[in-house]
Amino acid sequence: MSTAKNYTVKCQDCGLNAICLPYSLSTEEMDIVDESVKRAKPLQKNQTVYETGQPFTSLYAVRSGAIKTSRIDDSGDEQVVGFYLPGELIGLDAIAGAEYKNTAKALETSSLCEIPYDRMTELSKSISNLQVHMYRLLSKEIQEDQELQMLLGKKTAEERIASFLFNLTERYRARHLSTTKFRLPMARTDIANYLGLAVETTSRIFTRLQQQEILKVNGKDVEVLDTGRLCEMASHCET
Amino acid sequence: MSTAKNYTVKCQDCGLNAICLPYSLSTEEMDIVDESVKRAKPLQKNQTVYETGQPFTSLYAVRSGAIKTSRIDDSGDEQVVGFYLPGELIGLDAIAGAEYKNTAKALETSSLCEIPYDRMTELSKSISNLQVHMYRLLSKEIQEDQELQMLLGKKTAEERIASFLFNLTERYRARHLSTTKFRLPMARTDIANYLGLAVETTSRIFTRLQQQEILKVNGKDVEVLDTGRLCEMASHCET
DNA sequence: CGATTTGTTGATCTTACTCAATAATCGTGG
DNA sequence: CCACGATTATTGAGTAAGATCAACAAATCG
Repeated sequence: MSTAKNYTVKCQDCGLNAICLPYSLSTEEMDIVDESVKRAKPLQKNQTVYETGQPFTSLYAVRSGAIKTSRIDDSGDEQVVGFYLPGELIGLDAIAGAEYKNTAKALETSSLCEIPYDRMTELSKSISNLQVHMYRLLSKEIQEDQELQMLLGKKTAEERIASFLFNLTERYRARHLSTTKFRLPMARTDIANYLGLAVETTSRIFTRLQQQEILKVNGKDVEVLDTGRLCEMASHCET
Repeated sequence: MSTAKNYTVKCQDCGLNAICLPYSLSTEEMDIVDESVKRAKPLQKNQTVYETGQPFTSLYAVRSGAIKTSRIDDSGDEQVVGFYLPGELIGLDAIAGAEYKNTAKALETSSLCEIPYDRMTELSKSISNLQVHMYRLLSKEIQEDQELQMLLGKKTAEERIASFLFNLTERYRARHLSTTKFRLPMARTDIANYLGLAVETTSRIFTRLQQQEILKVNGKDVEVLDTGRLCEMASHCET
């Protein structure tokens, strides 16, 4: 009713997994959460959402575009720790401390919902579903990190790329987007970095997958020709 | 006052980081939590706390001993995802689903506090500090997983072992235990698996670190002779 | 105390990295 | 819109780090 409402963003817009995971919140509860979600802020490619060392204030739900999070270690090189698509929440790793540990950067023009953390904890005191929901989101992030640990610890370069692509198709599926034709929002360098590979290796494997007629690659445009074999190659189909 | 009290375990016993992280809970609040924590259950070496696929019911705080958590993938091989010492909480990754995704196994005779998850969420509705505390614990786990991602993605075998050992010394320090002389609770196989290395490589690096007079190794007994160089070798001193 | 698992060491092989050169794409300004 | 330089991607050749295979030693356990 207040004009404030005009400046808030419907939680539903944030997509599937972020604030409004199915089952967790009622419509009324969602409305209350919505009121606390700040207006989406549009970001240009390469702009940062937050940077390592900045004081932690908010979580962010990706509404459109794509975000990468990465750490810079003492020796100065980057480790990409995650890619986030619409409906996913970033900043969860910062809750434990007073500062963001990662840097979050837009891979393309993106818009986000800002969720002030103190408001979020305040709300979750009264909306117990929100609390349970937050636990789930945090836990899910842990699960996904452990999947990645498995990938980095055990899998070959080929399996890593296959897993990565297969995981993407699954996430696109959840968003009712094409699982066979899509555009990678990130550079080869980022993919390589994320998967613990050299760029050259990543590139070679893309061409190999193309020769095997599993993929059709044209720069960042990818077409999956044989999802079955891609999944096999990833060596385990879940995720 | 009730005899039930006799069967509960003082939360404080669970150590530093688990349920009673400093700052978070008042003494009275801790007492309430204590009442919900089930009697510690002692486990022999190789006994499991929970296994992949079992219905998720409880979190567990390690009181004594050491626990390893691991995943088995489709191809049947294991990936160790974590080692847990007294004061640390396991099962956080299972919250998002109905089943435990990992298997948790005792590396030596260990005792645990069982914390029923439904009781925990119940309590955290009334004790808002507990809620905030849980968010922190979950977030911390994410942070640690990301550290490991960095290690697996970028570091050499030597750096991995050094990081692993240095991280252990820090955890022992937090427990007011010796940071220079300790016994590794886990087998070489587990270390190798956790760090994404072959056992042979792990073994070779232990002997190399010994030749460089950074360590003194005798089976599972380790003495750190030069913490400075170990830390340098780990390439970044935090964690 | 022997049997079985766990750890160490050596020799060889393989995967993926590094270095280098070329090609394609992107972004910017004329 | 095209031309320019600057990133970003691909491909090839040589190398190195760590895996694998194999044999042996040490610790653990019944």
